Amino acid sequence: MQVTLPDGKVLELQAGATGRDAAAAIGPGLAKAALAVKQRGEIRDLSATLIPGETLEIVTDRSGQDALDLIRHDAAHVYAAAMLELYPGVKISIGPPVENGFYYDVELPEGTSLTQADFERIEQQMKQHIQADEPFVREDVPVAEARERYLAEGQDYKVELIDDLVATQGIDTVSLYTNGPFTDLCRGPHAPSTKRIKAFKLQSVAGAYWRGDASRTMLTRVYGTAFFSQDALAEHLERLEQAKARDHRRLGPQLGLFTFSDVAQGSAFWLPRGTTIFNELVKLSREMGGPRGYQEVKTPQLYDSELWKTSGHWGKYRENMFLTETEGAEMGIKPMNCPGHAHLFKSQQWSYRDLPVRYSEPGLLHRNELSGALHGLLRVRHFTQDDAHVFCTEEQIEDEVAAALEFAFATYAVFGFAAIEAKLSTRPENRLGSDELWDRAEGALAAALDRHGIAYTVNAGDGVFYGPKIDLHYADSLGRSWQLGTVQLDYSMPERFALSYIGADNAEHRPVMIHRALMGSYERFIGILIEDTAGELPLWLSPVQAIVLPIADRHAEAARAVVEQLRAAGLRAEADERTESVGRKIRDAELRKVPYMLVVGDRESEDGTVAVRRHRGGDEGTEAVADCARRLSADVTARVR
RNA sequence: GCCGGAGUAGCUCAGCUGGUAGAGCAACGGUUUUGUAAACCGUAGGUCAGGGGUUCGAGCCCCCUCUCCGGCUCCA
Repeated sequence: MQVTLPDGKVLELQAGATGRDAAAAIGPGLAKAALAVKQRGEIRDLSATLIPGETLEIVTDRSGQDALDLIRHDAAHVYAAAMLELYPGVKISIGPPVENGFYYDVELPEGTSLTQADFERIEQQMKQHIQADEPFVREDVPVAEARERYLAEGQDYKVELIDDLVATQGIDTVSLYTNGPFTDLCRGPHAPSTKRIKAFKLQSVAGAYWRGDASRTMLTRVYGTAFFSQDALAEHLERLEQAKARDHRRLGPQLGLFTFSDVAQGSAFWLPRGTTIFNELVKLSREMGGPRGYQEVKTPQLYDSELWKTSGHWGKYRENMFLTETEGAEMGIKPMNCPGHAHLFKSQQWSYRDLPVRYSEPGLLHRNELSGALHGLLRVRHFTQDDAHVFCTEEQIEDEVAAALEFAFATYAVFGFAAIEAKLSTRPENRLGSDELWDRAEGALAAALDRHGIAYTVNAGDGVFYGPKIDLHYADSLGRSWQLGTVQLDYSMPERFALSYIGADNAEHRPVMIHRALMGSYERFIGILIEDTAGELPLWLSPVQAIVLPIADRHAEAARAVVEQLRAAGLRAEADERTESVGRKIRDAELRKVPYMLVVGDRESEDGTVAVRRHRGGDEGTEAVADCARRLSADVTARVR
C-alpha cells in the first residue's frame, strides 16, 4: 500500500501495515518517538492498520495539542487504575482529556471522600504504573461480552454507557483498552505505553453530576494535567499562578475598586475608584451609541407580574427572578430590560418611517442565580448591562444585526481586544414561538454573519428562550476565553406585546426586536479588564491618572499646584503629601498601578516642571507641568491604551 | 441548588496530640525632611464566621446555619 507523508513524499508499505511499521520505515528515531498516527484528521493508535492512499502524519510529542490530548487521556486511565487499587469498590465512569489536562469522574465507595491531601498517595500509585511502562492494548470485543464483564465487576456506569452506545448508535462491538491491571471501555486512541507521560499532576477535586444531569448521582471529579517534560508542567503551573495573581476578586479590593459583603450575596459594592471606571465605560457606550442612532431611555425596576406574563418570563424565567408583592399585587424585579422597552415602544404609534428605533439603557438588573454559581464580578445577582433594543422591520434585520456587530467590534477595538470569536446559538429546548419563527430568526443571524464575512461556530441549543443569538467571545492575554457581547434576534416579544407600526401600505405590521449588549455587563466587563490587564488599566480608565509626589514637606504646596493644573485639564490627579520618603511614595503608587507619577522637588518647584515616571518605568526626565497636562489630557481623549 | 474544601486582627498568614490568642504589612502616636519600588521607635487592635453540644477546660472535637473557594448545573 501507499501513504503520502506531510512533505508530499509517498511511502511504500506492505499491505496491512500499521502506524508503527510506517514510522519504522521512515527512521528509527521516529519509530521511537511515535505516539500515534493521524489520517483523515483522525488520531489513531500506532498499532492500527493504516488506510491506504491517504496522507499520513506521525504524531510525536511535538505534535502540540493532539499529542498532549493523547498522554492526558493516558494519564486519566492511569489515574483510574490507581483509584481501583487504592479504593476497592470505586465505580469509574468517564475520563476524557480536556483543554488543559484531563479529568476522571468516579463514584467513591460509600463513606469515603477525596481531598487534595490524598493526591500524593494517588500520584505515587500512578507513578508506579508509569515507571512500569505498561502498554495500552486495544481489543475490540462484542457488546455482550463487554457488558457482562462490567456487570460482573459491578461497574454500573460502564454498563450504562454500553447500553447507551447500543441504543443510540446500534453498534455491536466496543473497544477496550488495557493498561496494566486496568481495562477501560474507551474509544481511544492512546499512546503506545504509559511511560510517554513524562510529567503529570493531580490538581483539584470537585463534584460533577453523572452525565451533567443535576437529577443524577454526584460523582467525584479529579482534574489533573500531563506534559512531555517537567519544565512544560512547571511552566503551566506558573501560568496558573499568574492567573491567580490577576484574579479580579483579589485585585479589585486591593486597588480599592469594589468589595463584596455577606449582606448582599452576589452584588458588588462599588468604591469611588471602581465607580470611576464604571462611569467611564458608560460614557464610552453613550459616546459611541449616539452617532449610531441609539437613544437612551429609563425604565422601571419593578413590574407587575402582568408584564412578565405578557413577555413570557413568568413561564420561562421565573426561577431566576426576585419576586415581591404589594397590596396583593405580585411584582417582579427586572432580570432583563426587554419587556420594559417593548412596553415603552408600545406607548406610541409608529410609522415605518420611524424605524429602526434604537432604545439603549444602562439597565440595572437582578437575577436570582444559584448561590454556587456566583463568581466575583463575572457572575453576580445584581448587574448593569450596556443594553439596547432595536425595533425594526424584517427587511432591516440584516443591516441592523450587522450594525450591532460593527458597534461591538468598534467597542472592543478601544480596549485592543482583537481575538474575538463569534458563536451562533440556536433554539433551546425551553423556548417560545413556533419552529417557523426560529427558522427565520436563525437564518437571518447566519445571513448577517456570512454577509460580513465573520467566521463563527454554531452552539446548538444554546439560544435564549425568545430567540437565537450571536455571542462574542474574547481570548485574553493569558489565552482564557470570556463572553463579552451578545446580539439576539426576537420575533416572540413583539408578538406577545402586539407591537406594531404602520407600513407604507397603510396596514399594521409587526416589528422585530434585536436585543444587544456589547460589553455584556459593566460588572463582568470590568472583571475581565482587570484580569486581562492585571489591573494595569489604560490611562483613560485609571481611577487616578497621575499622582504628584512631593519630595519633602516643603514641596507640598507646589505639588498641590500641579494637581490643580492637572485637574483643570480634566485629569484625575492627586498628591501624596505623607511625610514619607520618595521611594516609599513611588512604591505605593506602583502598587496602586497609577499610570503616571510626577515627582516635585526643589528643582521642579522652581522652574514649574515635574519629573515624570510611568508605571513600571523609570525616571523619564522632567517636563513642564503645562505640557504634561496637555499631553496626558490628549491621551485620555484619544483613549490611548 | 448539588459535591468537596475553607473561614483566626483591615490584609497575608502562624497557632503541636484540647490548657490564658501570635507575626509581618496596614492603622494610630512620635522621631526623621527624605530624589525614583518599603526610614526608625512605640501604641492600639480579636465574641477565633454565627449558634448549639462534649469537656474541669474548645481556635482545635461533634452537630446545625451562614459566607467564601474549586467544580457541576446555569449564565451578561
